[in-house]
Amino acid sequence: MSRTAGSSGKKTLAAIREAGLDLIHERGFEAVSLRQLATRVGLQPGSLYNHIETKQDLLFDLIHNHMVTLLQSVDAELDGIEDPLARLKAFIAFHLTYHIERKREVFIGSSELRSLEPKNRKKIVALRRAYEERLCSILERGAEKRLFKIDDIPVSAYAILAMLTGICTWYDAKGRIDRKTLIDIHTRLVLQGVLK
Amino acid sequence: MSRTAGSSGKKTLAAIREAGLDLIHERGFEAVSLRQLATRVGLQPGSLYNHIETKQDLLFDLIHNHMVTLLQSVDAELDGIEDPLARLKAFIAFHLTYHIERKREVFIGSSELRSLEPKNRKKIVALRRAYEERLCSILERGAEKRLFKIDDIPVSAYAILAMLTGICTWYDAKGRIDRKTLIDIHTRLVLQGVLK
DNA sequence: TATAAAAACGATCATACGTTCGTAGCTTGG
DNA sequence: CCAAGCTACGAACGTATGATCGTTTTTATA
Repeated sequence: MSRTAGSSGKKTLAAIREAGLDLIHERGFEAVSLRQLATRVGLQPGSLYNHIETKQDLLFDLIHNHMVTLLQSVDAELDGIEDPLARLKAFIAFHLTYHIERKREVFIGSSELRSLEPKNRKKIVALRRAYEERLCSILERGAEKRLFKIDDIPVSAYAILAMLTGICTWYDAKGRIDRKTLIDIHTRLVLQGVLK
Repeated sequence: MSRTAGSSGKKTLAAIREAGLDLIHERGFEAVSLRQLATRVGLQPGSLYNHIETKQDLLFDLIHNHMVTLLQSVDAELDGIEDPLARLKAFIAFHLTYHIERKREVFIGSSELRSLEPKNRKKIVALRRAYEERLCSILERGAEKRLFKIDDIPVSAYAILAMLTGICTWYDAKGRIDRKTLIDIHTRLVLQGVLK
């Protein structure tokens, strides 16, 4: 055999990425073999190497792509909002919505950090820190303007992020609660914990 | 060679468990080989099978043991406390303390659920649900007595648990913040979000 | 103290892994 | 419309894996 009719590099790579997200989310990076991945995509194992450097590179690519998009999106979302309270509300709504829509990426991006080689991991951790910094600075501005009363900004930021991200481990888009209600509940929980 | 002088089943199994917690926490279940585990314990790979059934059984044993202890401990801690607010405070302090002291178990117990065979996973999920139920019932009693004002009890319970457990992903016992301060901050965050 | 059970070794099994390679045929830019 | 290069195949590589086995020595029981 040889090259398959209708095959295209872009489409195949996209399919590999998509299948990779699914499989790693389901079974974990180490548990996924390139043979499983190839089968899911409809390729022979060796053919994957026309599109990825190594298995490790695929993982980094998936996580890195997620983090960069996350940062760009949050900045776009908060752009132009000045009032700290409004910014906090916007952040909460954005974070919940974005993370609910990307459960796979979020899960992989946190639980598979340890599968990254140190050099790759450092890059991702830096991006994550940048994201956390977005929330910290909102809390800081709010505290300066005496809108918020916060004991410890970094700790509170971590706690809030943990709460909001925790959603992704159990939220079912087809479940009892619709998205807007979810956002309302969490907004209230956070604001009450933070407002003066 | 043959049986080593001074060897005892109980001690060896305990060492296997301990090394297993360490290794799985560091690298993930799938990434840990029985050869690594044996080396860490000071055994030949085959000798592990004098103490465990399979690799899968070891994982289940570790997680199951953690969950059972968790449930027993929370019940012992809350025993005798009647007032819902006091119970909630006690729950928060217990959860934080217990989870900070067992970062390995907590991490494994949540992120390696997917490595459990379905039958084993179901047992663990049932235990986890029982634990969540402890918090739900506290919130419920508090809402009944008009002490708490809560939009949605299960969602709030999940959010609170996510926030409190999130601690374990970053808390450093030797860090800037001592344990009591951490408990105070989180107690305040939760209570403000929940109190009427 | 005799004897059964426990716990270790070291060799080995079949299988699965990530990756490489030569080759063949499809796709695409000039 | 042809040539260059892309994309896939299928076989293969060396290595690592979880698990089993027979054997031997130590421990514990009665």
